[in-house]
Amino acid sequence: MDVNTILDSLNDAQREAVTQPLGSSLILAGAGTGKTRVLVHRIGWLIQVEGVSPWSIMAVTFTNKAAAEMRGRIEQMLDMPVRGMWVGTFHGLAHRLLRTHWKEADLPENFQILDSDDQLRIIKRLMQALGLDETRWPPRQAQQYINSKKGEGLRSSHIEPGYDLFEKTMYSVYAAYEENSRLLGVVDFAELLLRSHELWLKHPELLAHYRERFQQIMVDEFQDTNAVQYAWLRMLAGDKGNLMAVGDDDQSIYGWRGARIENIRQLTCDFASAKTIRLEQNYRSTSTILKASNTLIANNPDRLGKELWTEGNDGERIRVYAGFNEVDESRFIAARIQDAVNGGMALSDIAIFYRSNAQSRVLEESMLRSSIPYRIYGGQRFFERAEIKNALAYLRLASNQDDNPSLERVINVPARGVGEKTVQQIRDVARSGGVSMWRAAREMVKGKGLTARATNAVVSFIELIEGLSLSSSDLPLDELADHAINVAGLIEHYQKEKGEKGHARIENLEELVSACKQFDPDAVFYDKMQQNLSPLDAFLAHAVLESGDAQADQFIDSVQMMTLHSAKGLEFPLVFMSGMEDGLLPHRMSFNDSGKLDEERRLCYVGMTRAMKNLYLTYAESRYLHGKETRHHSSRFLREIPSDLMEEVRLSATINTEMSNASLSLGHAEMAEIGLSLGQRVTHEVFGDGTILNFEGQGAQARVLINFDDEGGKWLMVIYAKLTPLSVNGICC
DNA sequence: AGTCCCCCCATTTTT
DNA sequence: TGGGGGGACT
Repeated sequence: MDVNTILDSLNDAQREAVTQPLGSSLILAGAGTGKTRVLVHRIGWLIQVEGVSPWSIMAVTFTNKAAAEMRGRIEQMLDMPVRGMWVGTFHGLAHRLLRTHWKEADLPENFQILDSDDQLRIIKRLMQALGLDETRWPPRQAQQYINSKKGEGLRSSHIEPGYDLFEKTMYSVYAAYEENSRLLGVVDFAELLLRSHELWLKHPELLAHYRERFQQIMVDEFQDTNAVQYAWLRMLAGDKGNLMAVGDDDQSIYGWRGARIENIRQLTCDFASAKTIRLEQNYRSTSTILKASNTLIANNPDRLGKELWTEGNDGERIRVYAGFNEVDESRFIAARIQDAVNGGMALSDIAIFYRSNAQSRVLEESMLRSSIPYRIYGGQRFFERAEIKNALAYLRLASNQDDNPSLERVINVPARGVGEKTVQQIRDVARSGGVSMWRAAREMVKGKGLTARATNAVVSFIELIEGLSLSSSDLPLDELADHAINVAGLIEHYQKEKGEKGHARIENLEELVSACKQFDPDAVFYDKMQQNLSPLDAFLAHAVLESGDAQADQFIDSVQMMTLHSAKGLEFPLVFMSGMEDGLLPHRMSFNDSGKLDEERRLCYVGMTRAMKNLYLTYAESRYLHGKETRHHSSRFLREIPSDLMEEVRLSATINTEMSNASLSLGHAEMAEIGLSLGQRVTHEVFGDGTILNFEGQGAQARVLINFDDEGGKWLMVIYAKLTPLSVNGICC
């Protein structure tokens, strides 16, 4: 491949980023400006022109999806597989380091990785053991505390709790948790990063080795890095290393989970020679959408500054719709989707965004009612399903019997007569002896601590696990999984479950076996450094680190529904942002903190910049929230968008609660003629009382949408419906 | 051991 | 309004 192939398709700024001399750089890449392309082409440039070996390149991302995409595009461009290059997530690469240097990292060779669910279970148990009241000290809070401390690079030994009761309590949980993790030989997600950072800190010779090797480091979504991730990168790059950080401060929406937008500025201090290059030419959206987004985000303070532009045309104005309530809003969206489909658009080109998951239900109902296929992002993932986690727990125990969370999960699944009382006894013995539950159980069945019945049950479990452990060394992975599922009795267990559910679970278990069959450890670890890791351990790590796709009928053409957070990185020709209300976006939890409000604004910006051609911003004047009718104002962000870029699609009913009998504002002559108005209460002979939500057509064709209290929404022809207006008072309650 | 009921809670999520 | 979790009851 020649140089022209690398450079031809690039604009000036992209080309500058790709061809810059070796050194560090900060690429401020706005939404839709081709940042992945720059990363990929830069790697091509390094290899083809600078003569850099793929061996000395590392590319880091946050998600497995991004890593896979990057690897795929690199291989496509170079037209060859790139073994030796490290392309992966922060967690994946850290994991790889720890597997290679488990001894130096002070970990057991077959350490297991905890997912957040396992972690929470452990924390719960520990807090019970510490005698902490769960209602006063929610385990989730402790989990968050621990993870955020680890994300800041802090061990419990670094923390000086002081006299604050909260700090003191959390500190004690953290300390107990660290001790427990060490005892069990388990490592959580945050630990992977912190531990591998410490590995380099404590072993300068290893650091020197990796510095020597990884001369070229590329990072994607740099604005999402937390303190440890940044320290890790900085340490690896050293003073001489070459770090290319690609990010966008305006798309930093993960501050709440430890991402430090400040790292971007820090980078320009720490790497003084780093050149900053801005990618501002957008290839995605219309000029109208970009102008609106630019104006909105300009309200944020302390930006590094960036303005998106396009060579494309203005396109259509952004449409704003004020729904009477959330049902009206969702019907409006469904109707516009139907229009778009009638106009020939594919459903998969359409997306609906919302701030919080709870908003999806009403939208779903409208899609169902209109028979519009949809897909919701972020459902349960394959490796997180209960039956899969149970099967994996058996496999994990086959590898490491000290894995308490796995033992707790399946010691009585399927039921084999080990009740909660017995489990609690095992827990107590384990805790007082400072050993794992497995060891405690083994001791206990030898002594007389348990009833005969319990002893038998526990013994059969122990024998089961020991048998699996033996098989694990001679059976191939898929046969081992199949064997484990059968011997453990999981198939019979789920056969008993009535209905479709048990059947689906068994199918999933079968899918697990075939996943084992297809699993190639080399695909996880691209070079052969990991030979000490058994296929089983490699698979178990793979299952935790890459928990798989949320189930998806990805092949069915469907509307894409997702939260604003999960929309980042995607693009759609037609986008609806629903719930544009003060209280939802910005979320009310952010009201009293300007930093959080800025992040909400960035969230809004991220959503808007997903739209390629058409963007609808919709809100509801009234919506049910937590079982109560809530009135919101339209989002303040709507007012930050220049009004000439927007058009209101239909006038909304403004309900004036103070003037109960005043007519509601209409804006439609036809309606006024008939004497009806939006939001008005009416009575129908057959359907009873209801509220007018919408109307269309005129004269003899005029129809109104009425939400009847008992019958739900119906479109009725005005001339036949014989509607009797009621007092407006009814609405205000 | 499994089911039912009541109470509490309610932003965003990847690894 | 609805889901999840914990406790109590069968």
